[in-house]
Amino acid sequence: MKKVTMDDVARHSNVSKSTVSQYLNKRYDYMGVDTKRRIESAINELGYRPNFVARSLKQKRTSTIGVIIANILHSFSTKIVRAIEDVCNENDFHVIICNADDDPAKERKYINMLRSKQVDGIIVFPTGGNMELYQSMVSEKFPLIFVDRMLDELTVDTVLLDNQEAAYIAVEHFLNLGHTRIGVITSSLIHKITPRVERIEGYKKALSENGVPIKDEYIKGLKVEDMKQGLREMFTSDEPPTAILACNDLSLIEVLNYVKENGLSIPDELALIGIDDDPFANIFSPPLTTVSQPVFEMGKKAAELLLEKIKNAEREGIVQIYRFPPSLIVRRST
Amino acid sequence: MKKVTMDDVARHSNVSKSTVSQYLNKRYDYMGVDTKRRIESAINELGYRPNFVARSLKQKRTSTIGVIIANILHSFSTKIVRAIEDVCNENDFHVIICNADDDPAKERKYINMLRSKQVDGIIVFPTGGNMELYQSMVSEKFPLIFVDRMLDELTVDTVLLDNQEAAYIAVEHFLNLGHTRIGVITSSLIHKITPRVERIEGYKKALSENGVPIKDEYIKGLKVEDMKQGLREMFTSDEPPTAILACNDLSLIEVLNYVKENGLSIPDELALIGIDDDPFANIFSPPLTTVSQPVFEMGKKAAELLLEKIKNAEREGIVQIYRFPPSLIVRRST
DNA sequence: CTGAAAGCGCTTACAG
DNA sequence: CTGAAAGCGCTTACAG
Repeated sequence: MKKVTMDDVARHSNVSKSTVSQYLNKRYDYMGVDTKRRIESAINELGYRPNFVARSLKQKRTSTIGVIIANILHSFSTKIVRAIEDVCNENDFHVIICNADDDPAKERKYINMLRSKQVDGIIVFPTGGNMELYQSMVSEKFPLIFVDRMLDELTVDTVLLDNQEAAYIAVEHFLNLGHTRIGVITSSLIHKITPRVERIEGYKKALSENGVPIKDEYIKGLKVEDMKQGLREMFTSDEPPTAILACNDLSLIEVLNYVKENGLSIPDELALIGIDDDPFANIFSPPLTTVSQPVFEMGKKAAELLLEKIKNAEREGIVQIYRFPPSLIVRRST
Repeated sequence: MKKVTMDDVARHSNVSKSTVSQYLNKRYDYMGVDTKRRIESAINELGYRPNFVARSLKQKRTSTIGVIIANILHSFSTKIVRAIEDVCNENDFHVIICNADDDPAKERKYINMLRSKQVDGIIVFPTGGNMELYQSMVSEKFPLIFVDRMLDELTVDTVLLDNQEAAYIAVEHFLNLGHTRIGVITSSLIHKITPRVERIEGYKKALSENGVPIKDEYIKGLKVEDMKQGLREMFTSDEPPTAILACNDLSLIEVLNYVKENGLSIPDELALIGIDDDPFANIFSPPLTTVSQPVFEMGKKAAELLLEKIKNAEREGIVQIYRFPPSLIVRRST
């Protein structure tokens, strides 16, 4: 099964490769009608399919982008990827997916491989562990967009949620309902992952603006395996919280497990809000009040920004942080 | 910012491009220690990164595969993708993701684009709507693997669940608990999507083998928007089912909604089993009995089969159907 | 309106 | 042990 190339098409239609190439690139300006027809039928007869690798080599672009996410098993990543893929498809771009699993070494390997493959740009949920590498891409003006996390020492266009606001509106809702003993739980804070840190900030801000004292016992930033214990501490204290904000899916599940195991009733004994509007929130009993992010819009924006950068590689854009507004979806857990 | 090429490295280290290439491909056999060192330091100094596009053109392989799934928002697809990506990463392959959304036109476009990009192989959840195209890939011996769905007119290696068994063990469990009025609901059957059809077959087989008559009123293959109505019909009949098997996530959610709206209690008034062990099944109240598939193993197998095929392009392998065993996870909804 | 030629950045027989 | 040369399949300025 010999591969058919442009040369075969040229021979078959008695023109030169140049002309075939013009045809393929729809530069018909000066092309004879007959030539056009001959090429067309040769292509069909031979079942010719252009080789994009050869074209890419010559044109120095691949119409392919890379996306490095934390983990595609997280519903947030999945939705972002889907939105990116849709935008890329409309623009005849392809997307290569990589799971860095929050591991800087894996992230570095992927970035290097993607660049070796000559992708035209990269969208990354940065681990934060490869500052020099990010920096070098910035200096080279390689098209790069960050999603979900901000690295403030770096000037990279970034798309993320207004995390502070997300926690703020949740806590405000609790306060309006009369709660003052409000707990918050999220994943480990030691790596200063943007959304976690900012959500805690928003939580504190809402409390202090409303004159409610901040108690450290109510604030838990823990690894998943320690959450159960953390919750126990919080709930067995003298003044257990009457409301709790779960800052992401993982901690929400831990809270729900704790609630079930200890037979607490929602919302009577404990009011609950989760950030990240997972599908199951709505079919849970009772349906859960959540703060949702406009995930598809965020993914779309990231893709559009990247494609824009790729088109205007040279243009000296102003680096921007794109904050998306969260929204409170009140259901029956508050 | 001029890109540094192999030529630059060669000049910088006073050797020819050939030698640099040998170095990069670790063919050190006859290479002088000093030469090696010079090349090495030139690469580091210049920050040289090989261009895989050029290499691919010459070598006629890209170390990239394409994966065409129905929709990455489905948790089954996501897990398969993740498993594939892991296997590929270990083998230094990249994966391009495409969502065909069960649309044969989209599928066709993607297959053609992927082949133009010279991917080394494709894994696809076939829509079933492009038989000639699949057939032509088979004839060309282009590495191809099907996942989740079987097209029996075609000889393509396929990885899928033993769907019949999945429904069978669920129904058997119901029967053992004394149920005889057992309903089943799944998505539309008109396109003869393998898992749907086979699960209904398994359902029927379990009933007839146990001497329970099959009633068409208990069998619903419907589009999502019609499911609510279908459930109403089933439950308002003279002899409403006391147990129901939801063949996929979508129908499970519809059943749960119906249950909630009509205040049915699970499992007392209705026993329920879902196929596809979605994470929420376990935190639902009550936790749901499900039939789970070994999704990661399936994705892993698909990737391994494809890579194997790519390595031994010429070997005339026997086409196989790989069936994976489901398992019943008994929780509290039965 | 169309073609000859150079070149994209590699790899790979082959020669020495 | 290393290099000169050809070639992978395209595109693109340029000539005519």
